[in-house]
Amino acid sequence: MESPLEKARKDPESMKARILTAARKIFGEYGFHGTTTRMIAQEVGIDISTLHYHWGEKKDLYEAVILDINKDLGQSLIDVEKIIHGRPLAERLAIAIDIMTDHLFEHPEISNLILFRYFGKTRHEASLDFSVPEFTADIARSMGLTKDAKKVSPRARMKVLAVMNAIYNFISGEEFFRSMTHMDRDTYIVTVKETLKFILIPAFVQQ
Amino acid sequence: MESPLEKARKDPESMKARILTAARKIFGEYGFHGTTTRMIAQEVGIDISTLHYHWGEKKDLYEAVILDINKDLGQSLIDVEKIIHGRPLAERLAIAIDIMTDHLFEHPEISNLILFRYFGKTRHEASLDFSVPEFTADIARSMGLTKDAKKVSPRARMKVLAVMNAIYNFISGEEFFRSMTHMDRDTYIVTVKETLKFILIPAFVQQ
DNA sequence: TATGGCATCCATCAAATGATGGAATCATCG
DNA sequence: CGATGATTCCATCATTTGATGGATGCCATA
Repeated sequence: MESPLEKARKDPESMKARILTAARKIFGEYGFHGTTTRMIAQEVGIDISTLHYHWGEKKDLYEAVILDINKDLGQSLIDVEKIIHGRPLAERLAIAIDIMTDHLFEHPEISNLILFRYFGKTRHEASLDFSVPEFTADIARSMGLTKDAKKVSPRARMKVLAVMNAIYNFISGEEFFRSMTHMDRDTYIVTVKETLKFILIPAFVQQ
Repeated sequence: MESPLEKARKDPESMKARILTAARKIFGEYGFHGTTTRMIAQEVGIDISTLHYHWGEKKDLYEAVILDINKDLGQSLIDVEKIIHGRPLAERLAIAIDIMTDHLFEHPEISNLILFRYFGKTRHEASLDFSVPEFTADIARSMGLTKDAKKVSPRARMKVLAVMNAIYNFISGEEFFRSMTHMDRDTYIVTVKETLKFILIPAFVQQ
């Protein structure tokens, strides 16, 4: 029994998958209310009714997008964890920052949509919750911020959130921050990593 | 020659000022596209046409709001600078975090609108620019991140942005992060300050 | 009290937008 | 080929939303 989302991911050429990809992009740029179904349809090059045929209401498509990026994010975190496993903390942090930053710069919709969800209300009630709570717990464990693997303290969660947010911000704010600092894209990415390490590592490596 | 915005600020009971206040709140919660002029009018308890009578187009009102929160923010930074002037860096940072956090928790629209502006596109071109570049330069100077007061390096600007964003995020994400960590409001505010100091101070105080 | 200007509201419009019914097209398989 | 079902598009609808014209009310001043 596979979900429609899984089906769409299997064949990226399928119409359903193409719509989902376009929706990720447009919703990521303009947010829920700033996006019209026509914008998404145009991005794919199809009629609006085709879009509704595959995904139903706008809200349903949006929620599919949210599920999709959550899956993405969770997978990235698992990948990172595999790589940094066993190394000393400062090194783990530096590597994690490098990998996550690169990945998110390639998929800025992820950062954007997460931040939209954190900060902006939608006029309808936001139904399904993020998997963020689980993610933060996993990261807290990976960073050695918690003794009991079961219970992660609010304090530890907040630290993890600060780390993740710092990364998201520089990805999603690229346009704004780049024009403010007059950097080209490559320089910006390098400087983001540098700045993140400068800010984040000392806090956790202090003894 | 005073601007309409200044006039509105002088008499907070004036209809123009009341509309501006409501607009700050609603735009701050729902963003530009998520807000309807009717929502703002209802918040004030007036007819939409009265709103248009005073502020013109929705976009114009939105830009007045942006100008307004920028002025607010600039003033707060000046206030903070006065208080922390002359103290050692670690102390300056701690105090600045306390004051700015308190202020922004009282006016969450400020954080929200700044973040919206960073991360979300609007379907029309964003005309007037933030005063953020000047702010970051001032803060960089205040933090001793730059030798030449004239030229602030991109690197220094990025560090300042990281600091400001860390604060904004915890303000604007309150609802989400609180429900994730099961904290009441007061505990949350205390923990935010604690976390911010934990993350931010070591980076700048390391020798 | 009469007058003139400002402020507010009611009714309404036009465009944008989410959504759908039904015709046309395409693919699959007997 | 022909039939069946899935897919796509065109035309259109209903609602939402930004915006405005004009009538009404309010208030200061002569």
